[in-house]
Amino acid sequence: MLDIRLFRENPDLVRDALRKRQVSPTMVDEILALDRQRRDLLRESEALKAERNRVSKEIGRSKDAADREAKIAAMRQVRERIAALDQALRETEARLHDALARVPNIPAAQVPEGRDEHDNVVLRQEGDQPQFDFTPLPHWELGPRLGIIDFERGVKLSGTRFYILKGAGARLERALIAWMLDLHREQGYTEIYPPFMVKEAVLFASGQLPKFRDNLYHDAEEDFWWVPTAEVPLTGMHMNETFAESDLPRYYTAYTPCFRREKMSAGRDVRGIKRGHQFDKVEMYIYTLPEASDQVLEKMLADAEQVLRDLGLTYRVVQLCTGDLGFAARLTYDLEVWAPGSNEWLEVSSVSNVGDFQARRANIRYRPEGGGKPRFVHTLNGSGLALPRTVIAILENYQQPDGSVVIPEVLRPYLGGLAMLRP
RNA sequence: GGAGGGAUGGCCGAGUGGACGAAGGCAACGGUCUUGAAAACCGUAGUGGGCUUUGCCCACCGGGGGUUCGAAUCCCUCUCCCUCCGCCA
Repeated sequence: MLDIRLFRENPDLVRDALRKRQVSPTMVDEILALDRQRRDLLRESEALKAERNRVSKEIGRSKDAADREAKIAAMRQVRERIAALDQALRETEARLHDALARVPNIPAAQVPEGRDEHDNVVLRQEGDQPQFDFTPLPHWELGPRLGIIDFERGVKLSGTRFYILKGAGARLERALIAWMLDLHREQGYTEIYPPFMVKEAVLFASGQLPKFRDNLYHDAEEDFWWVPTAEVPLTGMHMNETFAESDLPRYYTAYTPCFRREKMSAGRDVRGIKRGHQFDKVEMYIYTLPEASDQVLEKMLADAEQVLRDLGLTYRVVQLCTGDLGFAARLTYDLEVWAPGSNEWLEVSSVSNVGDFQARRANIRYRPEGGGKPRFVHTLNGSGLALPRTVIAILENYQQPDGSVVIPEVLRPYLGGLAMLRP
C-alpha cells in the first residue's frame, strides 16, 4: 500500500510508476477524487461532533430543565446528521481503501524499464551450461524411470498438476528442505514453522488480497486461506507490532508447502513437476530499518545464490524490468537455474525488496532509538529455494548415460550417504 | 461441543451514564540535589486523523454494530484468552 500523501503531493510520480509497470494510471485520479470527498465529509462530521460534545457537556451541567430540553432536542437533530455523514464517510473510505489496496508498489529508480519478462536483464551467469555426450532427458522421463516420480497416481488422487514423489524422490525432497533450512540458519536466519492456513487479513497484509484472490485456495466455511508462499505468514507474524529499533533486523527462514490455483497459467507448463497446485519452498524473510534494506537485499541474494552454488548448479541472476515486477516489490532479482533436459532456464528464486509496502498494509513499525514517532519497517523476501524446480535441475544436470543420477555431495549426509539414484 | 470468567495506555491496575484520553503504581525521558551514581523531589510524556497548524478539533479503553443529548461504563454480535466438563491425533 502506498501512502495517500504521495498521491496528494506527487501524483505524477505515481502515474509515471504505473505507466512503467504497464498499468493504466487512471486510478490515480479516482483515488484523488475519493480522498477529496473523504476529507470534505470528515470536516463536516467532525465540526458537528465538536458541537455535540460541547453542548452535551452543557446539558450535564445545566440546572434549567427547559434549557436542557431545548438542547437535547437540538442535539437529536445533530445526531441524525452525523449518522448520515458518517454513513457516507464509511462508504467513501471503503472505496478509497479498496482502490488504494490495488495500486502496486513504486519501482526503485534503478529498475530497468520494460514491457514484460522479455525485457528483464541478465546481470550475470554463474557456471557453464554442461555439455553431454548423449542427449539429456527431461525430468518427466527420468523421474518415472528412476521410480521416484509417479504422475499417473498423483492425477488419480487429485487431478492435473499433482504428482507423487516416491522412495528416494520423497527422501530427496525432504533432504533438500532440511539442508536449505540448516544453511539459512548458518547464514543468520531464525527457523520458523508457521501455520499453512491463515486469515484473510494476513493475505491482505502481504499484498495477495484483494487483487490475487483468483490464485488462492480458501475454505468455504471458515476464514482460512491456504498460503501461496511462506512470505504470507512471515509477514503476518508481526502484524500490528511496533519493534524497538534494537529489535531490527530480523532474519527468518521457513519451509512451507505453497498452494496456488494457477488459473492464470492454465495450459502452460503442464508437463512434469515444474508448476503444480502444491509445491514446497524454503523462504527467507527480513525486517529491516528503511536505510538498510537495499544493502540487506544484496545479502539475501547472496544467501540464495549459495544454495545453487553448493549444489553445483549453473544459474543466472536476472533483474526484473518494471513490467515484470511483482505487485508488492520495488526491486527484484530472479535466480534461474539451467535445466538441460527441459532445455530451459527455470526460475527457482525471486528475491525482492518490498520497502514499506507490506509494512504499511500490515502496520508493522519500529520506534527510532532517539525517540520520535514510530516509522514503518522495510521487508524483504526471497526464495531459498523453490523445491520442485531444484529437483528438476538436480535430476537433469546430474544424469548419467545409463539413466542414473549422481546426488550432490552436500545432500548425501541428509540421505544416509546415498550417492546415486539408479533406475 | 457444553458451562462459567475475562480483554483498559510500554507493563500492572482502578474505573457501572456527564470535566474520563482515563486514578494509582512500575518502567521511560528531562531536571533539581550529588565528585559521580543511587535514593528523594519536581516535571514531561500514547496512537491515528482533519484543519484556517506557535494552536484548535475529531476518533481510539479487544473488533464491529446499537441505545442515549452524552458510553471505558448499558445492549447485541464476533474474535481471542483463562477455568471446569466432554471428545480427540
